[in-house]
Amino acid sequence: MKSKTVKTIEDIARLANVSKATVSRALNNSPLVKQETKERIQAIAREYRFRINVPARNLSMRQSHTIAFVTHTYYKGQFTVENQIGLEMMGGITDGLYDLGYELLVVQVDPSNANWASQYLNSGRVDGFILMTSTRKQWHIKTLVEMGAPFIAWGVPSPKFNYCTVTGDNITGGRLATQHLISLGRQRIAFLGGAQDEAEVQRRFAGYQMALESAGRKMESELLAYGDYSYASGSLAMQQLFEQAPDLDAVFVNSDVMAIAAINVIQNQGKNVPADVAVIGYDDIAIAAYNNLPLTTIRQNIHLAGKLLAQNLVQYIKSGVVTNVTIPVELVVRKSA
Amino acid sequence: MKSKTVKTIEDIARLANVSKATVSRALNNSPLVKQETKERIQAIAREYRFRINVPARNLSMRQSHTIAFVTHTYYKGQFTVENQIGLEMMGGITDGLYDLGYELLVVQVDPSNANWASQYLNSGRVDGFILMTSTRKQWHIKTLVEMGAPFIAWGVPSPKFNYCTVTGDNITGGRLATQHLISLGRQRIAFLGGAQDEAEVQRRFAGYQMALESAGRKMESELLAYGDYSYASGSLAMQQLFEQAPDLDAVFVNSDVMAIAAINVIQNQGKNVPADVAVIGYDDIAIAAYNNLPLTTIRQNIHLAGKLLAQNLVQYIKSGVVTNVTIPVELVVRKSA
DNA sequence: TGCTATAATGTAACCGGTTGCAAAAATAAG
DNA sequence: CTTATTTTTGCAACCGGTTACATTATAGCA
Repeated sequence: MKSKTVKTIEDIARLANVSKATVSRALNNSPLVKQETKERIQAIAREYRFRINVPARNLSMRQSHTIAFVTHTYYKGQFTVENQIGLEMMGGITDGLYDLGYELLVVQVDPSNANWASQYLNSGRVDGFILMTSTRKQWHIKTLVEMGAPFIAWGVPSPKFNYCTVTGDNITGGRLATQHLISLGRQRIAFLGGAQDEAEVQRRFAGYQMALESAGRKMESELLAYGDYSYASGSLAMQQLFEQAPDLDAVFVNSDVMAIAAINVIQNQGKNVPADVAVIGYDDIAIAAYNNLPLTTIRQNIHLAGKLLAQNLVQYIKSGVVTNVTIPVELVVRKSA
Repeated sequence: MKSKTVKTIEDIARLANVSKATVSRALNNSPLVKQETKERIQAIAREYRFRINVPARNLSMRQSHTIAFVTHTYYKGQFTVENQIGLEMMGGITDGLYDLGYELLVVQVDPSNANWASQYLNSGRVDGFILMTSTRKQWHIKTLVEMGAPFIAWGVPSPKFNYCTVTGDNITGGRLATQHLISLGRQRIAFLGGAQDEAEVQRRFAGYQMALESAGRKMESELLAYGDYSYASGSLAMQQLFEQAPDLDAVFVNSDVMAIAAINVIQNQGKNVPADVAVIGYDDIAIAAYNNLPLTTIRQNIHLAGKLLAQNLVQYIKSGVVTNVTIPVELVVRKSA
């Protein structure tokens, strides 16, 4: 065990009989230093368990090597997709960042404060931002774009701005779900969407329509209803659907949370799921599998999504290349359809 | 709009006709500088939207003002308490830290790597750690204590070491749940615990026993079974309980996840919840309220817990005072009991 | 008015890295 | 064995703050 007085590269320099600069270069694997010296220095650093001082490096390089994960406050017991898959997404992001030598800072943003971005960016605290569904509002995007802040968002990009995104393949998701219901022999397949003005919802609807058409059917407007992803809105929309089309025999719901709500409404009408009405959800949150009636649903690879968010943001920071990537979805068949 | 050349305190110093040192002091509200000057400098800083350079301050003060939230990898669709309330807890922590001028870094730890703590601490990257249930293993605690790393853990403290903790009031939790079942007139109340060797579980059990005794009853060993908080283990333990005591009419389950599993087992036995068997869970995860059969459960104020974790860790870092705080629990009555 | 105590400000070193440029060492060419 | 090149290494400035200590301004008091 060596004495623990080795704290800085200067200490290492002394031990190796070289200059600070050479140590710095050696540890960063610079081609400027001779292979032999490099190895000797690295060995010493390892032996003495040297840890580079991160704030010093950050100051010197004028980079924080840190990314902000932007969230709003989460309230007690919120039952939302984001709350359910948030940690998993963060895991993916952390993984991706770690491989690139970056780290993740959690930032809680007050929606009414327009200055949060500059606060973190201009202080050299972070190099970029990651926005989730709840924070990638038009308004935030606009201010970030205008101030030239590097960021990436989860979700379909707004056509008004050019910025990095990672998105699920919503069209295929809608198509797979609908095709599955068709293959089950269902005749009156309803679409229970999220907010009608959202690009995600429109794409899932496009997939729904596409599947219907290739089966030689037509979309019927009484089979359409929309909610806002909340449990309550799911119940409401399902009731509305029953009023519009009492004879429906299947529903493609845009989120697992709303799907669970819909199932309750259906059962309360004295009908059976899936015998009378087949239900298919979206997201594959953890509870889907463990629900009283295990949910058939569309799954997105959240961990992968997180990793891609990390990689593409760092790439953007380094090279300025804007990427919009789409990740695949898959159908998970359980009991509800 | 002023020119945006104001990036450093030196720029401000020039504008205010004072020295760097005075600006630094003024911005930190030091009593060393005259009120008048202070206000003048602060006004200028505000006007030019000055943001202090955080890495520079961190380097200079040899403090990162950031705390690590230690997690393991979360796997796809994990249905665990931690996954369900993790984001909410983080929200509380972030809130608490923000008020104290600290920030939260997410750190994903490889359980097989013993050096993660030194990696983050000795690099000046973070000032302390927050451990959640899944990471506050005996082994981690030991290494952290031995290296003198500042940290705080969620959960009952191990008697072997002296360190900061925030814990739910497990005894009261067990007591409230059991009392409620007694008040419902239940005669044969089972206890479905988490891991038997966990302090949390033992305390909940103590509360269970206490309630039983003050109702003049005795604990019976055939009414006891243990799982590991997972859904699968909950099913198993419930089956075991039925074998041991087919006439049981209530179960106090140590987590909502296992409670949902238990309910499924009970219903599959052709029995009704709560008519035949009343079930009460623990944690009040979001899904509890939206479950097909809304769950009666014991709730802990997770946001508060997070805030306390933040506050007490920072207090420890600054003063070395070890605190072990207990937060209250409450009974939430819904449909399952 | 002169002297001292106190308040306010300034000077400069320091935190621990990175990097442009100069210098030295090693190698190649003549 | 020079001289010209190419590799390696060192020097020193710089990143943008904080703070111990020195210095100057202001006030208090005999």
